[in-house]
Amino acid sequence: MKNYNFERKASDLLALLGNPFRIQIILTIGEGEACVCHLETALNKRQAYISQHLMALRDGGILETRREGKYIFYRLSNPKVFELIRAAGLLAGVQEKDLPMLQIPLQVNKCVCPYCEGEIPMFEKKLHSVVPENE
Amino acid sequence: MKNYNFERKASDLLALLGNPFRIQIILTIGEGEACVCHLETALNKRQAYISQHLMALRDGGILETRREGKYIFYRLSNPKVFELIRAAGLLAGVQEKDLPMLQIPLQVNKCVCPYCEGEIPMFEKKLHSVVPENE
DNA sequence: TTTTCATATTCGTATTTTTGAATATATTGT
DNA sequence: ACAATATATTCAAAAATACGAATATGAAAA
Repeated sequence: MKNYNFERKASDLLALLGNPFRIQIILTIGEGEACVCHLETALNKRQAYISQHLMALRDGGILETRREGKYIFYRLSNPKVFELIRAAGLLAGVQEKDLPMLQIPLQVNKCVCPYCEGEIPMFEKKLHSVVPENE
Repeated sequence: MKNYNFERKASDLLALLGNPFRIQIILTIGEGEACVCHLETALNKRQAYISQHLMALRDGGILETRREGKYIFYRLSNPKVFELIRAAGLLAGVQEKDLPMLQIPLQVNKCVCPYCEGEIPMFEKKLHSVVPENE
């Protein structure tokens, strides 16, 4: 990995992000953090499936984790990945107004994670305060 | 395609760029243009292989073409894809100084295309004059 | 320490992507 | 019209990826 050439490094990163579900995960986490079970209810997919993608994203350096008791919270390791995704959307013809914005994870109905249960105040979820720049 | 959601549009674009050889092609074309046979000699791959990737990139809106006699010249449809690739490199841990720069295609030894033969002056190849911005 | 809950891992298969080989098409020059 | 050259397309095998099912691990609570 260390001595991969530029094309390889860049394309690995791009390929990692080149999956709609992984993008969904990233958009859901946004500038906050989320545990697996939160994503499970928010995205309505099986736990194992989510874990697999989270692992891939973490191995690729896109996500970082924090353990708190039995929960493991995932967050973006660098808010620039968000800008990269937005830039890709623009290149793909998405209108400026239809681009996603960085936001904290939304409370989800059936979710019982500490955030959705209100055990951690919402504002503490906001880890990145970067607002994607407009041209 | 028209009614794909954001994740799908963005991830399709990212996946398209998520291939080291396609990145190589894009870096080689740079801010100029190149025919298939130029890429063939420059990248030392079979013509069919190159054509396939070029088609994929054109279908994905990354490249545009211009026909001149029996030659077909490919160019970036938007220099921002170059910035996207650079941004991906940065996120992948590439040092700023090791990032590729937009440049016109280099003359290649065994290549017999109009550019390499000097039939079209080099400076005419420079289609995009955008210099990737530094922070 | 046993149970429970959150998350990780392993495994198998369906699907997609990659890539080479062969072949087709289009343009130019003779 | 024919040959030569540049590029596109089709086909198939190999490789990689996606994704579900089952199972394992690890922390907390009883």
